Amino acid sequence: MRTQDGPRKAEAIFAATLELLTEHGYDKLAIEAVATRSGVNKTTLYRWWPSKDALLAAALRDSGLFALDVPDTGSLRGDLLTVATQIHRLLTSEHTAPVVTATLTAGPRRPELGEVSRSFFADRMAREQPIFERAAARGELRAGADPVVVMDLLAGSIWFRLLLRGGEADPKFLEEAVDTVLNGAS
Amino acid sequence: MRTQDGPRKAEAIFAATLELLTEHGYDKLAIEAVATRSGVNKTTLYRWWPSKDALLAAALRDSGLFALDVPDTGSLRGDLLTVATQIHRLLTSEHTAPVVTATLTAGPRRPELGEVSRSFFADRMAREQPIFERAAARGELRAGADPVVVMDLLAGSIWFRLLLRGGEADPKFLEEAVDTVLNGAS
Amino acid sequence: MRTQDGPRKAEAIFAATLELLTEHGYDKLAIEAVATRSGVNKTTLYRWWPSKDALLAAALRDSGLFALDVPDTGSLRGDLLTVATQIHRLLTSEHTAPVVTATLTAGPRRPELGEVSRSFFADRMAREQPIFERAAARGELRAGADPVVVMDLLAGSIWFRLLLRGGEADPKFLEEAVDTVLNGAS
Amino acid sequence: MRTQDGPRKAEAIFAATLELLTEHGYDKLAIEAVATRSGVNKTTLYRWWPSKDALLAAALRDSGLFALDVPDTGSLRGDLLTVATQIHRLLTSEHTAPVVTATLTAGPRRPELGEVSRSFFADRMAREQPIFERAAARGELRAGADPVVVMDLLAGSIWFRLLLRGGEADPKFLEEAVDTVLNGAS
DNA sequence: CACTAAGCGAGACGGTACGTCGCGTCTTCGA
DNA sequence: TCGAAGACGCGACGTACCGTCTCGCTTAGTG
Repeated sequence: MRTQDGPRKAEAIFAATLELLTEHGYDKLAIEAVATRSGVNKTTLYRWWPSKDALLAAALRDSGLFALDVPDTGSLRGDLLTVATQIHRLLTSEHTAPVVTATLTAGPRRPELGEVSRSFFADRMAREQPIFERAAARGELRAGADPVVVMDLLAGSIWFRLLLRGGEADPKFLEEAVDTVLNGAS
Repeated sequence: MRTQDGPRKAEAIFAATLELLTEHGYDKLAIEAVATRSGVNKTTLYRWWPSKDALLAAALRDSGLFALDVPDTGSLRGDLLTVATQIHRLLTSEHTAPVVTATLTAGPRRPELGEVSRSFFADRMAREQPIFERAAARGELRAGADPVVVMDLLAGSIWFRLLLRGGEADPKFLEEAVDTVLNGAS
Repeated sequence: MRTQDGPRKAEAIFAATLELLTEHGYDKLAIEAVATRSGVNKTTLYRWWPSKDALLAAALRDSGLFALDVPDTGSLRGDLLTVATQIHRLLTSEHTAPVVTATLTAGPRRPELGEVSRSFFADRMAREQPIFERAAARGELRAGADPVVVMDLLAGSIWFRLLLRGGEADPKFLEEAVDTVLNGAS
Repeated sequence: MRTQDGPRKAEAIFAATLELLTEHGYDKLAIEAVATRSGVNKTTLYRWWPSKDALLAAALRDSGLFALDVPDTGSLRGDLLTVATQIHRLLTSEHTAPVVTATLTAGPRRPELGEVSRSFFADRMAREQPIFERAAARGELRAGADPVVVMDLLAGSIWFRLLLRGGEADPKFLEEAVDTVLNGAS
């Protein structure tokens, strides 16, 4: 007989997982509650995922929350501004923020989530390469400028400001960050 | 009798708190364990701190872990490199990393820790102002460049790279980040 | 502070334990159910008794179910008949039978219950000694007859017939058993 | 196609059942474990036996564990001593004791096992009749003495002493029990 | 010798109870 | 008068078996 690749109600489970994460935050995300809400028995969850994190990682991978539009506005500045805005939205929209922040700040103590995070950013970086290739072709980028460093600076500053400094990241900030990076990398 | 401003064994409690945080991570930091290790009754902890986070915040404030040397190397580049290196060390040294990352990424779900984080970075920024004042005086900084943005970019890129991207931040990276920011801000 | 010698609601717990044992039998006696019925939390039960058997043993010791009237009818035959009838009642009355049989046949696999059983029968034997002393004084007992053997034969035959052979033990049987033993031991 | 009278691997299943009963005792005898050990799927077990007890009863009937040699030593005393010794061995040999005691003390809560027990003892009694017929012919038995009562006394005393009183049943005890019964019944 | 139905293996599932951990509260006593 | 000590209710943990279901593959015994 064919082995399934997941429980029958996987969709309901993932949905319940992300809803509960959004509502109550990471450490009040209880497997029992996921089971109840998704109409599945607790044992089924443990049959498929060894831990809360593994379940959450699966739910995230399945969710499409991390989908990404890579812009092509015709200028590096335009592209970076767009990306910066996307990041900002991801971190502040009430739909995505709780999930995203809870997940991605999970850090080295949670291998499964760390892996989600890493692969998300690796994928993202790969898909953003064209931005920099086009910029290089247009002469908007200093030779030797490392696109990864550029993205680290840009994305990092937004994360940092929002989550660590506890501040806001208004459009003016985004613009100034982009311009500073751009200026330094061109 | 005089009302104390904390339990008699506050030091032992703080020490136990930070040790356990370091050893087992934030969410296995159990109040019961703190009580046991510090030789205090659980009741006492609840008397003084309403929650794990409040206790942890107090322990952190007391710890001096977030002490900061503000450099003065004579050049903005030197100062920023020093600061970048300090940040890097804080995030990677086995003594500080667990505490720092666990605490500061706590985010909006944990008001007490968020407050610790915010006040830490606000204080830090205040103490770093002189770097930028001296730099401005030396003409190393473009007029209108916002020191906070500069620090967001620099610090953010290191956090981002280490914690989210799951990568390393070798000296070469630090240098390139500093140079890009510097270049963009001068 | 003084340490208690049992949980506050010990009485309710013991009552619930024996009721549930009576209703559902030994292996459907669930600790969770005892907790629910006695209005106590499951953890409280585990705090005081390490296992179902330990709890049950405590409930039994507390219950007085094993109380024993030692008869003195003036003749050995009368005394033995009375004892036989008591045993029979213990094993067939709807109030005592479930508890008694479930408990006492527990055997060597359940140390706690075995201990209850052993101490019950040891105590019983001790209290029955006078029957035999009086009988000896009256010359109703052959010299060298071992009272324990007499009781083993008498009690054992009743247990055996009721529980193992699955039969009944009507008054006639009791009489015949008593007479045979008596005859053999005089 | 012919309907089978049991699963193809019935032997392996019975063996596994009795082994596990011996090793872990009645209530840790898990159907899942039987299935695993006998290399059969759990479904198959449920297909053939509605319950653990039914399976165990079948295994016991199949096992020949309850085989019985009816002695003929030439005297009632000799025959009864032999039977007593057999019973004692059945209850104490490490091969038979766990199975026998677990099964036969099961009591009224377990109809299937009770039935095994009842039919075992009925069969046994039937096969022991000749002992008493020969004894009667030899004049060793008082007229009106009920062989069943004799066996209840004898067998019961051994069971009682070993399982309930938690004592031993040394040869001297067996002899005294036999003699008392014999004396009382002749 | 192929057909065909009973028998079986495999896997997933809902469900009950287990025994444990840590939480946060309360009461009572002792220093 | 503070705080230590202990008991407690509570929620969730992760696990073990239970008994059931569905779905194809095996495997005989017959036609």
